[in-house]
Formats: sequence, structure tokens, C-alpha cells
Amino acid sequence: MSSPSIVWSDWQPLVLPEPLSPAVLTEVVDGGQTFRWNHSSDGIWQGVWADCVARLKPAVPDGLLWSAPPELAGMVANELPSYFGAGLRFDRLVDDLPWRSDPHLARCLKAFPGLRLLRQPLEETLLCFLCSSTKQIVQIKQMVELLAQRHGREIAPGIHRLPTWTELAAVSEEALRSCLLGFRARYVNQTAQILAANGDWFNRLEQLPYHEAKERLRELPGVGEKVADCVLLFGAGRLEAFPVDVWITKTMESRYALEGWTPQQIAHFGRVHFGASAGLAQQYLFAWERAQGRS
DNA sequence: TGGGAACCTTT
DNA sequence: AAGGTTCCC
Repeated sequence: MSSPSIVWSDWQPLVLPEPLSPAVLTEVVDGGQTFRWNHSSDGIWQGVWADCVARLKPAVPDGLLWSAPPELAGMVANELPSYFGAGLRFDRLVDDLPWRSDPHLARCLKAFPGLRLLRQPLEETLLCFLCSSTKQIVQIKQMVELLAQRHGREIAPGIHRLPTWTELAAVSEEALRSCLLGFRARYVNQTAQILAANGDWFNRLEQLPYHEAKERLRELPGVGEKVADCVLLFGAGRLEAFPVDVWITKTMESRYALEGWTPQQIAHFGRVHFGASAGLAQQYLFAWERAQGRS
């Protein structure tokens, strides 16, 4: 993953409003929100988003240091805090969740202190989650890495950003299939045709309130309820979005007695029960449920 | 409106 | 054998 020809800047602090332990950092960058961060060595993570490449290293006690190729360091210094949602006080948002009356939520919050939602570039968030259906994190990472290497611009030696939608519109469905997308290749291809023909599409999307933005996203081939909510939550800062996947379905059925509910009903319950930051609650429930599966 | 099919890798 | 879903009949 790391290229020997890359020079890295000196480590500098990333200032966040709340501490982030190494374990919770792992959950943030490799727990299903994003798919382009890889463990390089000794707890160092290397990631790519938009035109940025960075390394991240936990620092005692719960701080974070970053490094980037010198020619990108200015941009990364600017973009990294917003990517990590440094402008949001997640501790306050968490405190507003109904943990006082919801013991399961309280347990999840305690298990992953400082868990954050990333604020990712909207356009590539859509691409990643279009690739995500019935795939696990490792497989999604594999697909988007191939898309980047073969169709995205090189931003540092050996490191490529994800292709833009304009670039994707020129890639054949066949070439997308060879990036292991399978039936998702058609979704990406058709979506790219629509987006490339509407230069203003993402700007207009960001102006819309949550429900209308979700409807607009769902007009795109391959975007259903779950993918639309992931795109809005991780790429547009809509914290009320409550993506319901198999893990959340499992959690809500067993911990909230919602057996037999449809995913749509579960999503509605989630937004009502957890409130304005339902998506943040979702991330905690999701992390906790996955951790149960592993242990 | 519910269930099967859509790819292809990993388990 | 089934996977962190969508689409279509």
C-alpha cells in the first residue's frame, strides 16, 4: 500500500474536540464509513480522500498526529479537520441521544467513547456506497482501490484518487466489471451517465432538506433506502439519516423488539426514537453489534 | 408485495 | 454458501 518513493512531512497534531483512542480510530476509519484507509505499520493508518493522502498516528494519551506528502501538506492541513468533523461536538450530540432511558444505547456509547462520523466528499461517498451492496468491508475496499488505480488521477507516486463522475461516465460497464463490481457495474455506469449530464446535481442535492435529498438520490440506479441514507450520513452531514442494513436490522429486532418490521419501518423508528442525531446512534449500535460478532 | 436474481470473492 | 442491497416481476 505504501510506496517507497513517497516522502512524508513531519508529524503534526490533528486537533479534535474529543479524544480518540487507537481502538476507536480503527472503528472510525475502517468500520464501514469509509473504504480507503489501510493499516501500514505500528498503528499508523494511511488514507486517501478527494485529492488528499495522509497518514495518521495515535499519540499518547488519546491524541492524533498526521503527516502527508509535503506538496499536499497544505491542502491536507486544511481538509483533514473537516474530514474528521472537527467542527462538530460529538460529545454534545451524544449527550442529546436518549441514553438515559435506553440501556442498550448507553452500553454502546460506553464501548466506543469518542466515535465520530466522518464528513466525506459527497461524490465519492456515493460511488463507494453504490459498490457496497451485499459486500463486506474488505471486498468494498478491493473494488474502490481498483477503481482508483485504474480510473482515478494519480495524486502522489503510486496513489490515485477515486475517479470523478465525469471520468466514470467514460468507463465502459465491462471495464467496471473487471474492477470486481459485478452487477454493481451497471449501477455505476448508468448513474455516471446521469450525473455527467447534470453538472449541478450534487450542489442542488446539498440544498435539499433530508427527505427530498433522499428521494433525489433514490432516483439514481442502484441507490435504495440504505445506500441513500449512508450517502447522506457520511457524505452530506445529515445526522438524521438512519441507514438500516442487516446488522442494524439484527440489533433492532433483538434489542428493541422490532421482529417482523420492514427496514423502512425500522428506519422510521430509529429517527423517531434517537432523534436529530439518529445516524450517530446508528454508528454506535452498528459498531457494537459487529464487535459482538467478532468476539 | 415478497422473494428471487444480479456478480464474484472469501469463508 | 452466502455476503453491510437493489430491482423487477
